Amino acid sequence: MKKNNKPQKVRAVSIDKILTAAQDVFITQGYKGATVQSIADNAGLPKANVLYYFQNKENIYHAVLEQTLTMWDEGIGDITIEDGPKLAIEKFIRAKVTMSFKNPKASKIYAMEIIQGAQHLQDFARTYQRQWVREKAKIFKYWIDKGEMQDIDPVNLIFLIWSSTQHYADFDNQVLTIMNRADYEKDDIEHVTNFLTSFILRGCGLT
Amino acid sequence: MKKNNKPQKVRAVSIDKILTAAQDVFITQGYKGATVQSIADNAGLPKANVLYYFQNKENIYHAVLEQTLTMWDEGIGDITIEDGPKLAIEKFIRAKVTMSFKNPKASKIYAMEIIQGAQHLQDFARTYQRQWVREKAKIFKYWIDKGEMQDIDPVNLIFLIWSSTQHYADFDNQVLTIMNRADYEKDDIEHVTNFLTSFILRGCGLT
DNA sequence: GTCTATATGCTGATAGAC
DNA sequence: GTCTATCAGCATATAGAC
Repeated sequence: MKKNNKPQKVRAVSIDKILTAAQDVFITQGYKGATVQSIADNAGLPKANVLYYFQNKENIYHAVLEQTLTMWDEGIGDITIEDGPKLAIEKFIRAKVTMSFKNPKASKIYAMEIIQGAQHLQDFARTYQRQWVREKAKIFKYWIDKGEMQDIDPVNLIFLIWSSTQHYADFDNQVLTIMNRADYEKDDIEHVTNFLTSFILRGCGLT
Repeated sequence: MKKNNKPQKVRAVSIDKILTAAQDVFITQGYKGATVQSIADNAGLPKANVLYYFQNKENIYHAVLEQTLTMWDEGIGDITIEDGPKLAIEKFIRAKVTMSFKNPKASKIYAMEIIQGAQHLQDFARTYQRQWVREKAKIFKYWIDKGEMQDIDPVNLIFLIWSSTQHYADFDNQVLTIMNRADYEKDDIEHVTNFLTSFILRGCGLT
C-alpha cells in the first residue's frame, strides 16, 4: 500500500512539507543558522530524505525564495490606468494588506533577503522590479498630468505604500507587542485597510 | 612605546573596531553566519583578541544590539505636546529620515532582530516601546480631541511614520536598485524628507 | 524512496607562550 | 594585552543497506 502506489504524490507532498518547514526555519534562524536537520525535524522527515529531494541546503533556500516571490507577486494585485487613481490605490492597498496579514512569512523572507544585501536574488528579479516601478510611476504621472491627483513623486509614493503595508507582516511581533495582543484577529485586516486607504488617499489629494 | 602606554586607550579602540566590524558581519551574515574569525578579520585583529574582550559571540552581538538601540533612540527625536501636531510631526519625520540615511546599519540590525522574533531582545525593551507608543498616542488623541488634526488612529499613524521612514534604511539596496544608483546622495535626505512630510501632514489633515 | 552510518571540514572557545 | 596552537563539537553531504 505504501510503496510506489502514487509515485508522484509522495514526492509532491514531501517537497511541500519541506518547503513549509524550511520557510519557518530560515526566518527564525537565518540562512546559516537553519540546519538541514532542523528543517527535516520540522517537516517530520528524516534528514536524508530532505537531501534526497533537494541535494543541498542552498537548493532548499532557493526553492523557498522562489515560491515566496511568486506567491507574493501573484497576491499584490496591480495598478491599471483604467481604474483611475482612487480605485487603483484602494485596490492595491487592500491587496497588500491582505497579503501581509495572511502570509507574513513570504514578506519576511523577502525582507531579510533585501536587508542582507540580496545575495541570493537573481539579477533579473531586480531588473524586473525596476521595470515594474517605472511602469507604475508612469501611470501615476499620467494621472498627475491630467490633474486627477496631487503632484507628488510616484516612486516615493510606491515606497510608502509598500513599506506601510508590509510593516504589519515584517514587524508583526512588534506590532502585536505594542497592541499587547497574542495574534491578529480578522477585524484587524479591515481596520488597517481602512486606516491606510483613507490616509493615503488623503495624502494623494483624492478625498 | 606600544606596551601599556595608554592602558585604557588600546582597549577602547579595539572594542570600537570590533563592534563596528561586527555590525557589518551580523547584518550580512546573520547571527549564526557571523563567525568570530570574520569579525576579527574585518576589525583587523586576531580572533583571540576579539574573544579576549568579549569572551563569546553572544556577548559581541548583545553589545552591538545595545549600542545600536541606544544610538537609534537618541537620534529619533521626540513628539512633545508643546510643539503642536504640525511641528511635532515635521520634526519627527525629519529626525527619522536623517537617521535612516546616516545610519542605515542600526535600523537593519533592529529590523532583523524583530523579523526573526526578537529572540535576543530583553523584555524591558519591548515594554519600554509599548509605553512610548501609548504616551505619544495620547498626545495625538489630545490634538484630535481639540480638533487640531484629522481623527485618525494614532497607533497606526506611528506605524506608518516608522515604516515609511525606515524603509530607506532597511531596504536601501532595493531603493537604490530601483533608482538605478550606487549610493544615496546628500540631496536625497532633503527630497525624501520633503516628500514624506508634506504627504503625511496632508494625510493628517494638517495642510 | 527511506534511512543509518560516517567522512570531512569548519567554528567556538581555551590554554598557554610571549 | 597579544597571539599561536589546538581541541571538542557540530553541520553538510555522501555512501550504501534496505
